[in-house]
Amino acid sequence: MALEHAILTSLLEKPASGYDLARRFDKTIGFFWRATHQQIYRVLGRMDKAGWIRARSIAQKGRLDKKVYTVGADGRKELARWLREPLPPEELRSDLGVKLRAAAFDDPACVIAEFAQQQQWHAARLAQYREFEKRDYPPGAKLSREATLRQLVLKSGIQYETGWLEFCREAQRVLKSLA
Amino acid sequence: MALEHAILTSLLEKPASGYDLARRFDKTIGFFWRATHQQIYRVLGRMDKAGWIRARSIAQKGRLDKKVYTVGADGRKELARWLREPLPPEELRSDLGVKLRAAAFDDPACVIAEFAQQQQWHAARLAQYREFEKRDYPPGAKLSREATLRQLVLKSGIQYETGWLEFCREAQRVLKSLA
DNA sequence: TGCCCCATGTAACCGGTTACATGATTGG
DNA sequence: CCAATCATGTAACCGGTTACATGGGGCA
Repeated sequence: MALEHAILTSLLEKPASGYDLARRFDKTIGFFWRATHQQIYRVLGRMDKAGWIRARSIAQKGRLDKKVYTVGADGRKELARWLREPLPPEELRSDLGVKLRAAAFDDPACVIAEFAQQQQWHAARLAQYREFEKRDYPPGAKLSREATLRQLVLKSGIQYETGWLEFCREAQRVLKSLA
Repeated sequence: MALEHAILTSLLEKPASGYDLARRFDKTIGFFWRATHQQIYRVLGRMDKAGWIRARSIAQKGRLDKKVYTVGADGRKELARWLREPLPPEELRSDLGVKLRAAAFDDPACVIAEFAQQQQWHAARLAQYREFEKRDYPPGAKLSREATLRQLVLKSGIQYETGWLEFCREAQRVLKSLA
């Protein structure tokens, strides 16, 4: 399971509260690993109990206390262990593939709209990624190790979205030719 | 949830028993949607109770009876409904992305082997897909509607694997440059 | 007054994974 | 004789999703 390790990584990048993490999972990290705040609080509690992370309560005027978590030695050890443990291959799982095969027993045209919608989503996400790339990794700049790796992950996102985009176009072309 | 609909589609392609379906999910359909036999039996039971499918017990000498399922009118209706219902976007979820960001706080070289392994897996799968394409969809042949759509799905698989393959190479290049 | 943001959780449910269980036939 | 294949399931667990719950501060 990678959520633990995604959180550990995020906390290494910068200590944070559950709430902070939830917002991060709606942004940067969330582009390749999603998590709700409920999930995050649960896992934080588990990791705290296991001694992987430590919480410092930070009093705030008016607001509830903020529990800011930091990664401890055991957490780093666990992350190192996980990094060296091989993962199973990342396999495709696609509702759209099922829909295409199902469409053969119905009117194929009825899924065209779906692919148009998906295309829009992926195009929007891709545009966003390209923005990030332009903003954070300008050509010619010398990047830190951390930044280089973050850029690499962003590239995988760009590739993913580009692939989907192309496929959505191809699918619509084929579906229209069948109508 | 698409498992129900994947099974309905598979049963429309050809009526089958739970065991048959499990084998199909290890092959063709399984390349874009995985399911274990336990899952399949559970869902078959549920769909039978809901009246989407009907079972005919087929006696076999020596063996346990085979329950062959066929899609009924309600099943077709459900599939049609689902086909027209828009899906949420297919979002990236990648353990490898987490590993890359985590690697910044460890020795980046320690994940190189992982990407080499993933590359091998994806290369093998891609080769298999290309075999299928050559075997089932020879250039110039006139394809049925069903075959055309199956080919389209296969193409998405090819694109997926190609994308991963490229990314694995790129990742290894970058990781080596950081060492 | 009402809504969004900050900040933290609990609880129920559900799908997917893993382990366990049974029992006959076929082939090396 | 043993292993693989055919054929069907049950049960426990676990991660992810959705709904519910609380409560103050800032702003229109």
